[in-house]
Amino acid sequence: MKEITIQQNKVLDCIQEYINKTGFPPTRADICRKLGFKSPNSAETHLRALEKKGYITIESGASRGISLVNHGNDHDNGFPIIGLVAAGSPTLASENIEKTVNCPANFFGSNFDYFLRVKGLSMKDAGIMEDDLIAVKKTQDIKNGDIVIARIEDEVTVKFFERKSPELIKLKPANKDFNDIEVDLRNTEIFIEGKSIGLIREN
Amino acid sequence: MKEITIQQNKVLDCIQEYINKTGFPPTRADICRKLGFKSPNSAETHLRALEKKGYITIESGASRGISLVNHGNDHDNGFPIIGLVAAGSPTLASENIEKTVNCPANFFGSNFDYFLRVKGLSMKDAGIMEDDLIAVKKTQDIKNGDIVIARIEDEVTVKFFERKSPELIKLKPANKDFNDIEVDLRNTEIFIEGKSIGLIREN
DNA sequence: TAATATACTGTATAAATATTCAGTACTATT
DNA sequence: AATAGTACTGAATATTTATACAGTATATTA
Repeated sequence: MKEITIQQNKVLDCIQEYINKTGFPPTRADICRKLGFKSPNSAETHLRALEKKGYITIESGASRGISLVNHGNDHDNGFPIIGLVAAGSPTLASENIEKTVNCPANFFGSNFDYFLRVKGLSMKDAGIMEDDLIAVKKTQDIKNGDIVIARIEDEVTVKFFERKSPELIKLKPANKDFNDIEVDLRNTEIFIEGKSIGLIREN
Repeated sequence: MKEITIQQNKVLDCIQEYINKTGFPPTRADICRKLGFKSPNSAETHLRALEKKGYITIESGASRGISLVNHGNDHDNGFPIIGLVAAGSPTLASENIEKTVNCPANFFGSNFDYFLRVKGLSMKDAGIMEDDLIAVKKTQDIKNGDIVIARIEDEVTVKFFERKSPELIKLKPANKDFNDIEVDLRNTEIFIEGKSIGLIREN
């Protein structure tokens, strides 16, 4: 994330405060009033700087068209949502964080670490649909039948887990249009990111 | 709380949706565009009605000066979970409340009223499984294709909604093992409790 | 029967607002 | 020495926006 100056930070705080108090963003003039500027252009230039650095977005032409960009901040403020992409690993790097969800840590009975946005329908018969959010608990404590988030050579998938033998793992989809994945640990690397302990769907 | 008309409710939802999407409230013209009104005064009068009834506040003179009034939710202790039983209505009577879930009121983008514990698999192809929790918004503003919670003669079900004609409503399951339910309003009573706007699953 | 609330269209306009242009001044980087 | 970013004032302007006014129509209430 790009550096922000003291003045720019004051403007950012001012916007946040204004929204908290009124329910809608300030105008340039409002910011001037709050921070003591005498020209609306003072606010304008700071806003443009904040936009360029990715802290806000400004809708052109619209009055009060400022909106704060959600930077996946703290764990206290909510849990990060991570997009499930075909290639690449789901990490907690801020680039991959869509936004955050505010909910209690023990929302699903057991603690969890992040949400994963599901792509594809390979688990549809288990009631996991496209764009659902899976609550993922980072753990290696997996039992047969658990729904796991597995990474096989940079490919991340959500599947049922089944250990066939010490060297053989089977990942089973819940959709007859998809095939089982058999992983022989002697010639293929697999990493279990964790398991699903819950699900959220936003209609 | 004062009664609200269907149209006024649409305007309220429209505002909520707009704020969720953009981060700032809509103008009169924005509301007209979303709801198909041709005069800004249509939006204006609805806004004034909503203000009078205490659902929003309007800052005079300010553009986009609409803010949603925090509807003194008694949901401070969380949202109730109501069991979906074959016979009997899902009411907010405390006898029927399993427990409560703590989560933000706008967790699913739009406000909702309670959770419903699903029984049966009649909506399994829509990703709704047994024991899932459906977030229910009490509303009569139903569109074809919405997932509704309907009560037909003391029987409560969750189904897709489809209006075939002014007198004929079809409730469609998402499971080929179940049959469509056709309701002729001339000889059968039906009450729409509300619609599903989200889902939670605890594994 | 009159009054009131709802639910709109259509037009007009004053006020609110974003946004550009022209300056001044300081600082850090190339 | 030149360029770019920061941090402002001050003024001008085109556009956005709220809001009032004039209608039409229906339903509900007193």
